[in-house]
Amino acid sequence: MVNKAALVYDDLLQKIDRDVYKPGTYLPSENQLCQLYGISRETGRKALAELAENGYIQKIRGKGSIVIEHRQYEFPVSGIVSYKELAEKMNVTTENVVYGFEEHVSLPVQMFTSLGVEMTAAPVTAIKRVRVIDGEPDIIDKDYILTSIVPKLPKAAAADSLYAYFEGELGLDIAYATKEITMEPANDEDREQLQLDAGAYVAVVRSVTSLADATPFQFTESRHRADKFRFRDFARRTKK
Amino acid sequence: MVNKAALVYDDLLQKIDRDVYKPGTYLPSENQLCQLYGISRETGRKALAELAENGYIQKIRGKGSIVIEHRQYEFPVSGIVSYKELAEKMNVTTENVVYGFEEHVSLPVQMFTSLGVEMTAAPVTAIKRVRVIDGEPDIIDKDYILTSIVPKLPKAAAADSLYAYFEGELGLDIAYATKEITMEPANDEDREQLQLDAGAYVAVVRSVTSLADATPFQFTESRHRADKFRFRDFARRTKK
DNA sequence: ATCTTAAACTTGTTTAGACAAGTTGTCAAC
DNA sequence: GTTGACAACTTGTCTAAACAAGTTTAAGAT
Repeated sequence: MVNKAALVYDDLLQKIDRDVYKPGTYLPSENQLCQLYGISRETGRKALAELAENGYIQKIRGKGSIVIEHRQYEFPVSGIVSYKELAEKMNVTTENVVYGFEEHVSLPVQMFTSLGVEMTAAPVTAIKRVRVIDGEPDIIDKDYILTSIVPKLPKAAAADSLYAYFEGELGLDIAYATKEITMEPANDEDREQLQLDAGAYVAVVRSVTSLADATPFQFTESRHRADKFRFRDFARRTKK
Repeated sequence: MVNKAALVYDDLLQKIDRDVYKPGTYLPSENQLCQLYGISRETGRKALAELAENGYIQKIRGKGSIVIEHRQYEFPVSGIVSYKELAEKMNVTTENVVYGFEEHVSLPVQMFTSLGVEMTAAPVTAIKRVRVIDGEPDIIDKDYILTSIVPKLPKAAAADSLYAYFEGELGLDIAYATKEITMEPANDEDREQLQLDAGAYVAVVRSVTSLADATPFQFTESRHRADKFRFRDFARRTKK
């Protein structure tokens, strides 16, 4: 048996998504959850805390947990989600064109210094991809994956899903990422791959992804057509 | 005595900020924290979970809690932080020009429909401000505050800090916000207030802020100079 | 020297209970 | 009718204990 709190979380989330618990109404009280799922109160509270953290409910002391009007899927969403996972959630025809693949090149560290990367240039595998959505090229992804973590990256994994390969085949435990969003003028490569006019802008998302043992292993620069870029965020006010 | 977990969190965070616990090193173990602070293990774990959630540490089972190389302050940062709070953290001379103030106008709902707002046009107080940083106008903030929550908003509060007024004077309990970032062509008002050229782009952040009882009360459209815009995010990979 | 095993650490999960504190409705006193 | 006190709900905080599971080290057998 594994992780009751997570099971309760999944079940409640599913019921919220399916409108069993509608926005504006209250979830069962903590004591009711104990009986419903046969768990202790603290276990139920962990599930509720997770739901609150992710913006699905708002807890109100003395009253209960109210379901928040929640956002539909957006592209790209906050959090670490792979392109393939996103595409599956949405109803879009999507294509993935690998137009660059180089092994044993040097990580362009200066590109990620603003994200706190202070490592000497390390050997990486460099991948360039264009994401084509509904027949239109919208995103350029430039990935740099540390050779020390992934010595031999199959080209097929780049064409399919890097994350599925990292987690499924290699058993890597991806834990967290820091990302930075800026707006920059489109360069020649952007204009060519995304079919942009001169003077166009792109939204640039640079991110560093780390494993559960806190070692960074993947560096990504993602360049989006300005008119198609949309980023969603849910944040709680930290007290004091 | 109030909230031991939060006290421990604050103390650990302070020590991390001051490099008492340096990036790459381990915090005291959970059992050691029990002795250090005279708390139970679960209480200490809550403090650690919060630190992990906010990207300060990474917990590794069997080993301990390692301090993550963490980001310096950025502008604007993720989360809900008021402009004034941000400005105080950074060493910038900042100015706040109120150039629009209207009471009892109608909330432009269509502007926030993509954030899940489905209320009929409600009476609001509308404020327009320009944020001047180091002598340069960088951001336009358009705020719409529900009259039903804040019946009479002093113009002085707009010139100083809305959040300080909401929380300090009115005792409102601000809980969470959803925000959306897009890139849009600058309009006439942008060009005038931010002194932009024709063809320029702006980064637009639209947000809906809600109170602890889950009622939305503040709607903001924030328009940033493209070249000065920067957004930081820390995200954890959700399992399964 | 090498391998195996076990002990002693670490974090992860769950329980049962206690008390504090906010909300709501009821009922009695006025 | 209005008010106030109380009971019965709700969530918030904290504790002590137990067991599972991953990591490291050291002792012991080979």
